[in-house]
Amino acid sequence: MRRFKHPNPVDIELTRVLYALSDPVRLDVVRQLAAEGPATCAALDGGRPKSSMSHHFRVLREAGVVTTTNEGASHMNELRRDELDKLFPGLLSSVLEEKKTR
Amino acid sequence: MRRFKHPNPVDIELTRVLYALSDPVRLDVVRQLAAEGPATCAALDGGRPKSSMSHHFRVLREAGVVTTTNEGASHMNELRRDELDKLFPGLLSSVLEEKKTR
DNA sequence: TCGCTTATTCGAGTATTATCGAACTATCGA
DNA sequence: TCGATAGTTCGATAATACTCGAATAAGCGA
Repeated sequence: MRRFKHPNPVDIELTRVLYALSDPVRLDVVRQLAAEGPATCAALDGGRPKSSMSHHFRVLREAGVVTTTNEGASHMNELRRDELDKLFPGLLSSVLEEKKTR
Repeated sequence: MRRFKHPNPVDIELTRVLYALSDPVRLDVVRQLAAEGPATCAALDGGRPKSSMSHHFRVLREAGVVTTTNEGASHMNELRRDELDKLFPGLLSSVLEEKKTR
């Protein structure tokens, strides 16, 4: 049983969260998690190599954006929405609600 | 008279804005601009070398976060608040209003 | 226990970034 | 026109990140 390091809410830094969200691949992942709820890594890879995705999940995890838990052989990823909303009100929703019509 | 490249609103990308804001130095600059209005580079350098600050202003400029205009020998920097608020409602305010009490 | 599936870790290659001194450009005032 | 001042650009260095294949680990079912 693997254990992952997740920062406590007090230790979540805004700049780190912003950095984690500043990558298109990761932003996509976050949006999918927000829209469709928790998901495995495989469900979110968009055809990219597992090792690349694993890297991105780690960045998201260590920034405090998602939590990863074991679900058998799979790992479930979940957006830390409530905690982030409490720490940085409005941030997530503004990032998620970007208009597609540009 | 120097001219700077500033992206048009349509060309401002969220990931790029998030990246620009993900650096502590730049986030500081943005907060000061938000709190105290337009300012010169020198007024915002916090003792750091000019060349370093110039780099950060360029990142902010090219991401579409600030505009730089000539004011004699000085350059005035201004937060593109209205445009950013229109493009990404709530983003700036959530980033600026971080609680200091952690 | 063997094999299949899922995902992480490792290592290498490439690229991007931050930082800072030094040189350069532009503006203003005397 | 000669400084003095304000920033930018250049060049070098060091650090960090992204990408991906290969190896590794962990869980599940037969």
